[in-house]
Amino acid sequence: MPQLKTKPLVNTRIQARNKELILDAALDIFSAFGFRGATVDQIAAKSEMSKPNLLYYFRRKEDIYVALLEHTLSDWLEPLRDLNPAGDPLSELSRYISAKMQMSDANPKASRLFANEILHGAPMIEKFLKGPLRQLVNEKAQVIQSWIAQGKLAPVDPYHLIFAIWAVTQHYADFSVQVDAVLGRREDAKSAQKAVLEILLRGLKV
Amino acid sequence: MPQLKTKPLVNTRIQARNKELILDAALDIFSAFGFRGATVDQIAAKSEMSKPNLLYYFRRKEDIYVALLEHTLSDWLEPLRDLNPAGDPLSELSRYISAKMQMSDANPKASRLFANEILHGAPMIEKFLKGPLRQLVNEKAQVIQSWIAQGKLAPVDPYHLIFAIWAVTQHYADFSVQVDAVLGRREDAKSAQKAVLEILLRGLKV
DNA sequence: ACTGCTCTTGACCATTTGATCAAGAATTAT
DNA sequence: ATAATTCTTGATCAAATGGTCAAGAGCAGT
Repeated sequence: MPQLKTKPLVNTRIQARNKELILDAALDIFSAFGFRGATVDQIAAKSEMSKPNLLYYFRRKEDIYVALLEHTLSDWLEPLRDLNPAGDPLSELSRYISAKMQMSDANPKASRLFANEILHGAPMIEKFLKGPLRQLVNEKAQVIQSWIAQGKLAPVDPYHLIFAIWAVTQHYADFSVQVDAVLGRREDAKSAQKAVLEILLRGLKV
Repeated sequence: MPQLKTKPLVNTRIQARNKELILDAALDIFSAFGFRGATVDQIAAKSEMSKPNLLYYFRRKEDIYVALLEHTLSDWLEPLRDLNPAGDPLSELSRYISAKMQMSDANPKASRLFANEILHGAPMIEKFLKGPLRQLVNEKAQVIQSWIAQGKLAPVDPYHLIFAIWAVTQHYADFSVQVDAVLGRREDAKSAQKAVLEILLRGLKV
């Protein structure tokens, strides 16, 4: 009896290569047009692959999208994880802000992918937000709170400080069109980083 | 000879009423799903109107979207316009930030509509960004610069200060799902405003 | 009451798009 | 070599969707 609708049972080289090709293309397309705005045909074209072949690797459009989000979620948390309770508060926050600014510069597409997902209610990553993200933020908010208690940092709400850092740093990726339009030129990542550090850190000194 | 494909020549009460009904519904739908994700049927249903009737008032989906954006763009600039060069810098900025926070709280849908448009390259409002918005920001950046020159404000880049204010204040509208998920509750607008004012203004004192 | 314009809608159309299928090509294991 | 499995694709489908049309209902001015 012939097997119908078989799924590959092993992970071959071809699979690894093609899945990556697809995810690369999908990041381009989904970040530019959003989930609904992107089409499977576009992703297939960008992957230089026929649509049925693409759907052989990811059976539904949504599967590509979810895989892409999962593929990037952990990277997203990493810089915040690195916030070291034993380090100097201003240095640690400076490092964190710089890391986020560099992520915005190096990978704006991933930032826009998330922004779009959250903007539309985060239907696919609700669990991530309420689970791992929330837990990590709670943890790091406590670190910040202890710095404040030790008199090493100005007394600000740690949660809103973290939100402010996210908001400002990701603004340069998500709203780069607006930033560039207002400035009348492509913004230079270096000077943006410098300005952001000044604006966010100046008020945190004791 | 009968007139075909007539467009109403006058603005009747019915037109005014129905156009507003449509725009109200469209804000709900477009802000939730984006331009591509929204469907004319959805907007028609929310307007309690048949699809052909809706398309009698706005001939294309895009026309609704553009009308909606234009309808809100001027409101968007107003708080920044109010920044008074003769006023006290910290009070003026405080008032501006508070106004933006209140807009985020009172009308998150409009904020998300813009965010989505800009996130996807601002195809419909490029002219607005490079024209009126840029001009106003230039003007107000000069105001801030003069405050700094007068020693009334800490020396920060005025453009990036404005970006930071936009980023942080709009974050509470655009990313409210994430904010609420991390905090484990609906964020209270009052306390968010207080925290944001502290974080953004503390570093601006001389 | 009549006339002309505005408003409304059920039925319909063409295109787009996510997804399937069957069949053949390429690769891998024995 | 050859059998089994994986990979690839042209053709096709059904549903969704933006938009049209013709015809009738409602309304305002005379």
